[in-house]
Amino acid sequence: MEENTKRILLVEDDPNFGTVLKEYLTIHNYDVVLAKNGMEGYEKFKKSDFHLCILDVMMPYKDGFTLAQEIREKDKDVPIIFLTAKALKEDVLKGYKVGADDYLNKPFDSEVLLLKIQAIIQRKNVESVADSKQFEFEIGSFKLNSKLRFLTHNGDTQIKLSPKENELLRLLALHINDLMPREIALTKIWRDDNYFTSRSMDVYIAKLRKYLKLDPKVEILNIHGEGFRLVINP
Amino acid sequence: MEENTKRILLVEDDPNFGTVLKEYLTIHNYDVVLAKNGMEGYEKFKKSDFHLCILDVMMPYKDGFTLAQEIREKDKDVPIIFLTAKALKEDVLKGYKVGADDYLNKPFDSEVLLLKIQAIIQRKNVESVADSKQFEFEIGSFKLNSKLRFLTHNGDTQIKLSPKENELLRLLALHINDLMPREIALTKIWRDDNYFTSRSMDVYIAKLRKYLKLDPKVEILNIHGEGFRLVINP
DNA sequence: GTTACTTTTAACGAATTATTAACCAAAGTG
DNA sequence: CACTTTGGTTAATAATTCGTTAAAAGTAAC
Repeated sequence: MEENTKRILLVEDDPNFGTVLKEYLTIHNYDVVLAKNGMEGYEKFKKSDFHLCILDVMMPYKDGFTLAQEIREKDKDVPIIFLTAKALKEDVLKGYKVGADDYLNKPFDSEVLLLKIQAIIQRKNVESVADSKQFEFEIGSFKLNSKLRFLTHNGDTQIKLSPKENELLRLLALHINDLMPREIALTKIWRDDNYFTSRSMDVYIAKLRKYLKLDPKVEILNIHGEGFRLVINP
Repeated sequence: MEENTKRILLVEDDPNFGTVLKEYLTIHNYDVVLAKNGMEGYEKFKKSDFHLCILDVMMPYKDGFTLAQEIREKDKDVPIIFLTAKALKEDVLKGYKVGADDYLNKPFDSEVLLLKIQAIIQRKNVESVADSKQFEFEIGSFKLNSKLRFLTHNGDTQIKLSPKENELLRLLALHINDLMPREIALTKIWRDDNYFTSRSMDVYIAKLRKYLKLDPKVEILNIHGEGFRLVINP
């Protein structure tokens, strides 16, 4: 899958409608994960990192609003679109209260959904450009340029970083001296939290440690069962 | 009037439909100028500066396509949306040929129009950031004239560039020392991002590297999976 | 038509990257 | 301590991306 493909979590209990909609969005170049109910939706949300959630409101066991609230607890920025059969005003209000970005009444014009998705993702994109503009980090006597993916030591040695090395070091640098939970690194970078991705991450930690050896003050510490800490010693 | 309000030229011969649509767009915070026919539309276009034109296709004396062509001569970038009652394929083709950005069949959902307006203006916004009219560049000991398509080294050797070589080098020069994402070069120059255009681009990178060998300080570096960087070493 | 030029496609090798296995060390647990 | 889980590290493998040259296909001028 391409790097820049936007990832959408679609939670819809009607299997026919769900798969059709998933296919439609896939054709239009989105990476769609389909969940058949609120439970499954939440599990899938926790294990990965999405740019947008499309939630059916009427679902058995756990309705869309409840799911939206749970999602909001984990991520207070991810855009949410609700799908609903009826156009009840109180529902719309309830939706906006849990932070809906938009609302669509079924049956809806698929083109409208597509345009709304575009608009929402674009909007978030513009916003995030402003705050995630930070791509230069000081790490002891190192400098990380995470846009051009290299690490310089004292201005002379230049170490090229692979995408994963780069993202991981950037994440550690963002939380410098603080704990970077394994779980978060995995969902953000690997988009899946399982045994293998976890071991893969350990391999990358080893690689980063090798690079960072040039400055003995800089260390990546492990916190058993929790995650890692990038620390700068005095 | 607000600073950031987008200006729309609306050309529509049906006075009822025209005023209703104008009001609708005005409510949604656009600054709308309404023209009742192609003649008037062209006059109003010349006299002001618009972010978007919405043209009815079927108009007496001067139809939307003819008007679009005249507008294109004056401004080759302004987005154009056509409104049409019939969905004739040849019309759509004709429209895209004169550079239509989108197409809407009457009667249409006003929300769709609004979303399309948003999307188009946003897109142009993003594109225009990088797209200056600059055509002369210093690249180490080279000079690129991208209007006349040649590259000179120290003023003596003159290398003629093919259109693609020229556009690619210009794009790299616009982002000098910075990343030029592959994806962007492909959509801007090749207008399509697929395996073959991507390989074609690699061929052109090789050609440019051969030209640029005359100055060892000038390099085109690859950032694996991301794109290229034109760098000038000290 | 021919010619000169431009662009795409093929082909093959090289480099880069991510994953997985393997084996051992360290930390936590009863 | 015996045992389980978690982490550290290296190396092998697989997959993708890139560099380069050359041939083929396409275009435009003559």
